Amino acid sequence: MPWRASPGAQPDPYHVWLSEIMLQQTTVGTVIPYFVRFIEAYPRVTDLAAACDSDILGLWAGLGYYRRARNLVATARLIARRGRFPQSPSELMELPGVGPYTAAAIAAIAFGIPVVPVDGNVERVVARIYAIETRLPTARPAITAAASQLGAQPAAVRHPGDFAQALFDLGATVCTPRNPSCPGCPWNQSCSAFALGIADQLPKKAAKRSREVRYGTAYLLLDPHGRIGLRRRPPTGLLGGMFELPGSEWTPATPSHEPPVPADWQQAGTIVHAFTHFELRLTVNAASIGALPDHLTAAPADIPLPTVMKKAVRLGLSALEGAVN
DNA sequence: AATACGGGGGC
DNA sequence: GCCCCAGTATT
Repeated sequence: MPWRASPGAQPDPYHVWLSEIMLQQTTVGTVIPYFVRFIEAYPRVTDLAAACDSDILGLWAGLGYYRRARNLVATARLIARRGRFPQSPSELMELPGVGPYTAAAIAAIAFGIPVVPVDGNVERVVARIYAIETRLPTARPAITAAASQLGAQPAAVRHPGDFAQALFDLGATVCTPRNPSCPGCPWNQSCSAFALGIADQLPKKAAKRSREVRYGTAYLLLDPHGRIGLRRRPPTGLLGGMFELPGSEWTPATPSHEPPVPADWQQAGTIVHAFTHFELRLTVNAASIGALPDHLTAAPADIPLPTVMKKAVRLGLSALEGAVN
């Protein structure tokens, strides 16, 4: 992992912070290329602080949870002004986008402070070691207390960053959500859930509710230079601050709508995209036009976009190509 | 305590 | 198709 310090080397707090923000609810494999591109573009936190919001949003496009990118900019500028990173968990918690987990992770990994960051991996490992059968999220306080108890071992106190990352690695490779590799686990002799034969049933989670369906229509306008017409979403809320195709609201019932301009509109089809709390079925219409209207931003078709809009643009462009042939 | 907030990968 | 992920902020 490109953010992890070599054995014996001093961790870079900027790398640790950036990676931990990116890794919130996001898998290692997804994060790596984004992290590498960010460090290439902005080698130091002062470089990030000096960059413009739009460039940073563009580099973040596709990674999801876009509020993280806005908080990232604000924090980079704060750190650059102060000239140093906060180190204690309580100070770190004051940074936008840094909660209890990330504060503990940065404090332990970047600054060697003996705290245990409790993420999904650690939650699972600890729930199994102590056979905590209470359902989440009710079990969270008990799990946090048990994690701190583990972190109080002398070896963990001597190397808080290594201990935290070892817990992550154990959760990612051995103590997995399904089919955990208990026979080869270095902690199986200390694991109550293994002794009880219930490791794969823990932690218990609350039942999920079903995902609502919403419908919308989007319009792809293509000019003779191969540019498409986009607009900027509001800075907060879903896909906050990102570019999108113009179109209708997204609602549980098919919304009424008008094309942004009169044109020879063709139906390109419908894309389906799953968000966290609803599924979007977006019907895409496409048209070629001599000049894009002033109220839209003319952008190259490969401009960074959130994934749902990439899908829509691809479908719209393919319909226009098909019409030419 | 519940909900909003993306996207990708595993099975 | 469902579950999960190096969670946080808001209500």
